[in-house]
Amino acid sequence: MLDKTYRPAEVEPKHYEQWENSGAFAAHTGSNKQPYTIMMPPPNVTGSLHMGHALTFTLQDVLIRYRRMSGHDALWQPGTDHAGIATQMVVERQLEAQKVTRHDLGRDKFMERVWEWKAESGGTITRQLRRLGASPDWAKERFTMDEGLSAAVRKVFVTLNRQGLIYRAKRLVNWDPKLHTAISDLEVEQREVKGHMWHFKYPVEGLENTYITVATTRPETMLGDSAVAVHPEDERFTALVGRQVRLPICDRLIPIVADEYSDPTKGTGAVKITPAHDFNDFQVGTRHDLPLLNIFDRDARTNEAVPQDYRGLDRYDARKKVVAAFEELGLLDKIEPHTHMVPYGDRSGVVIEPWLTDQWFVDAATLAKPAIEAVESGKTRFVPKHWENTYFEWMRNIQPWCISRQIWWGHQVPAWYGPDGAFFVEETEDEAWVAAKAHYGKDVDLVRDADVLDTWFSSALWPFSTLGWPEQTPELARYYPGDVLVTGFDIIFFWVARMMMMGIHFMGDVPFKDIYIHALVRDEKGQKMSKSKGNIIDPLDLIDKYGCDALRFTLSALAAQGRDVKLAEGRVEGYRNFATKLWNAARFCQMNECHPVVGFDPKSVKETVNRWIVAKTAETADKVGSAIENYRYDAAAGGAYQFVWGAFCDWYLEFAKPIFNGADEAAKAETRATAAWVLDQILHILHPLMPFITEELWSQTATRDGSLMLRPWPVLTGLQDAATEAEMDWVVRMISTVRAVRSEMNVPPGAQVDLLVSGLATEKNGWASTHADLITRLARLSAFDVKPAAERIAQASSHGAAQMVVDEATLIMPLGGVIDVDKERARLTKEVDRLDGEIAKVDKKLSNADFVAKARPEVVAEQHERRLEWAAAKDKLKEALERLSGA
RNA sequence: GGGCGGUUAGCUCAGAUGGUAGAGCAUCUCGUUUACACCGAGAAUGUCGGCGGUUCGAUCCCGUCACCGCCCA
Repeated sequence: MLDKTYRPAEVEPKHYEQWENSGAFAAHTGSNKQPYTIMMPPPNVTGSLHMGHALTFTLQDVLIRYRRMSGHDALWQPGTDHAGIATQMVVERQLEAQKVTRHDLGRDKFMERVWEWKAESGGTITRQLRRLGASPDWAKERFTMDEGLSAAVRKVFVTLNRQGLIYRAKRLVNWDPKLHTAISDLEVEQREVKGHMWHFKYPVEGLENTYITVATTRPETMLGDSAVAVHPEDERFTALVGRQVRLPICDRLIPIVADEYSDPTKGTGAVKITPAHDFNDFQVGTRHDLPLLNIFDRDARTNEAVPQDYRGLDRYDARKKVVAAFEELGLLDKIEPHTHMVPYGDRSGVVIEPWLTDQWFVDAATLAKPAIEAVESGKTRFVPKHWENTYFEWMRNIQPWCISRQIWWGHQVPAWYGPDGAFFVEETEDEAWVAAKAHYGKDVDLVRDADVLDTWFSSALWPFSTLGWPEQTPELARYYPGDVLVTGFDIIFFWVARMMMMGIHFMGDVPFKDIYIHALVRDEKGQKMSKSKGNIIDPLDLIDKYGCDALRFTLSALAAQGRDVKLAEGRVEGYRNFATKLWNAARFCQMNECHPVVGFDPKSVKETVNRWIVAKTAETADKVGSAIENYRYDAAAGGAYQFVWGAFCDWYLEFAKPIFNGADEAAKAETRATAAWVLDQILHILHPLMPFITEELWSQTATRDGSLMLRPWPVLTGLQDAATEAEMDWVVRMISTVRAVRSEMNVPPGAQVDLLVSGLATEKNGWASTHADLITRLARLSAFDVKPAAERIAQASSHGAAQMVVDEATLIMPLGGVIDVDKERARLTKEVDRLDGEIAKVDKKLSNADFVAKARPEVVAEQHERRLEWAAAKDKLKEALERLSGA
């Protein structure tokens, strides 16, 4: 016998271990089933499970479990990402506590420390994924710094370099002065900051008392100015173009140039140009062949390129000093408050400095072209579709991708430098030696490039590197391209776009057919969860409290397309209740000896209630399956919930009770078998959403041959039955109507009353006799008389009765002295009024000639039909009122 | 400034080639009839953001405005 409540904590680890140890998660390369592949977005190896992970991995697991059940060889490829900067920062922070820097340790020792740390806490997130019930093929787990994946990185780097798509260049990059590394555009966060606009007067050389005023938000960069630009058509400055200004403090002469970059409507119309410290100015500098004057070191402190007094200053100290000097020189025109966007490093949180350095770049524009076409042509499809706009927008304006990072944890750039700076890009040092020898004609000392690659460079290869590429493995042939990538919108640029580019370039095909983009999980007020707000909900806490299945079901039910997931704990509690409800339904079945019958054929059942639930089951299996296939998780969860609670528990099991208590042994046996069968189907249908409780019930309700997770998804065709549906709908309508009136007329729940049915259509007499027991019990009747004598009706009415209308029939419930006749009259009158309102609405439509002429005929017919029904019901209610007046 | 999404019951959300607006939670009333009080029965609740337009008919389509959220400048 099942316990009274389901206890997830005792059940979950048991089944997970059993699944994992039995190899149930494994894909089978030799299988003749159709493959279905999901590449798991690798979480940071440093990370721990948060609600975003819980959502994305639940959705993926629902898909993979469903596909596994519906006959696919399902591969969910797991793994983790080395997360270069983030991980390095964690370890450096640990070192800091010991007052050691990575430079004290040296590169090799430091790397050892990171690997140690990875070994010790790198498994956290994968352990937590198990608690979520995730079922990836753990045996295939990969790490972006595995030997194999590293080989893929080297191969890609070398290949793209030979193809001219990776190159080394001295460019302005986003320099993080705290982490001492370049970062990509995407790792820069633009924040709105309240700052100032300083207006500086630059004296024009050769003209007494003539100044040109420039406005800037960064006064300190004037130390690196190479020019002043004005708009070519700005007449205020036409006379000055071609002259020079004498840069204050520095005492250098710089030209006044005409360039359209200068916006005459902004500031003073003249803008200072610092090509080495601003991306726009760099462009201007290139156009006018201006010198690049780098004034900062790697800490963003002023270097030896600035006047003696200004050297070695932090950029903000330099700013103060420059402003003070201008003021003293009388060249400070004014200072205005000014709100503008300032770039911050997303990891370090410090202001990013555009800085001129040698870096490696990917020619992203070239790689983006086919990746754009793949989405345009529908080879890869975004779900929901509108996300393709975001993708297109970014891909069509893509900039060269700076891939080198001045850190140690990551894939070291496979480039070696000779003594004269010539470099050799090769997959191995040996090959570099060979190349160098060919170049120099002799052996020379080579030094490997110290930089490592952006983490996203290796994750861009994930869809094929994890399958063994560059080796041509059977896995690669079988599981590439993947079927769907499931991820959040925040990662479209970082990862999705880059996988598309690399996948197409190296595999000749897109990495996945669908890209399902889900929303962010927010708190119940719709706010982003963050540590600082203190509104973080830990998924593991919810699992502890309500069970994993409740959390998974909640996340699925809330994952409506195009909506953020606003998570309130009450929802989880509600779905925990749903799990308990299912548990108790199974318990009821068990108590009533509903055991699965071998060879049970749902098509063969005779009892109407059984035919009905069988049809509903088939409908639900179909609905839930196609909802999952269409990424409609909310519809899948909702459909299952409604069926299990609203149909199976609320009605079917109640219908079964009179049969179990009755004398018809054949009906009893059939109903037991049917109930057991339906419960089994429910377990299948719910399994992708609630793997643990379903597996537990599967194992406890019968002796089973293998686990539920490997069972086939129910394909139930030919079970639909409209006649049965109509019949049971009528039964439900009868019972609900009586219950409602009982409640409204305050008939005590314990009181059993008679029910006289007048005017029942003859074809429903059969229904009435079939379901008499059932209606009697569920409506709590003492008698259910469908052919009452006229005198009986008259007598009942005159002594006081509640009356109601179901379809063509009038239901009379004699209540004798119990009834408040005025109240009943008021109730009936209100009903009549309501029907009058409905009839009036229909009449208005039908009397509109345009409606009758232009609306579709079936719509018009429907209105006529509706009117007839309402009018008939109204007539019956009026008769009831008259009978009541006789009382 | 450009783009995307949202605005439906107190809350969280569904919804239909345009044709009687739904669910869960919360609320209220009643209830221990041998699965379940993490339960059962019943009830109440909406100018479907505003304004225009198209249409016989708009919550749904179009335009516009407002507000909220996000992305990009």
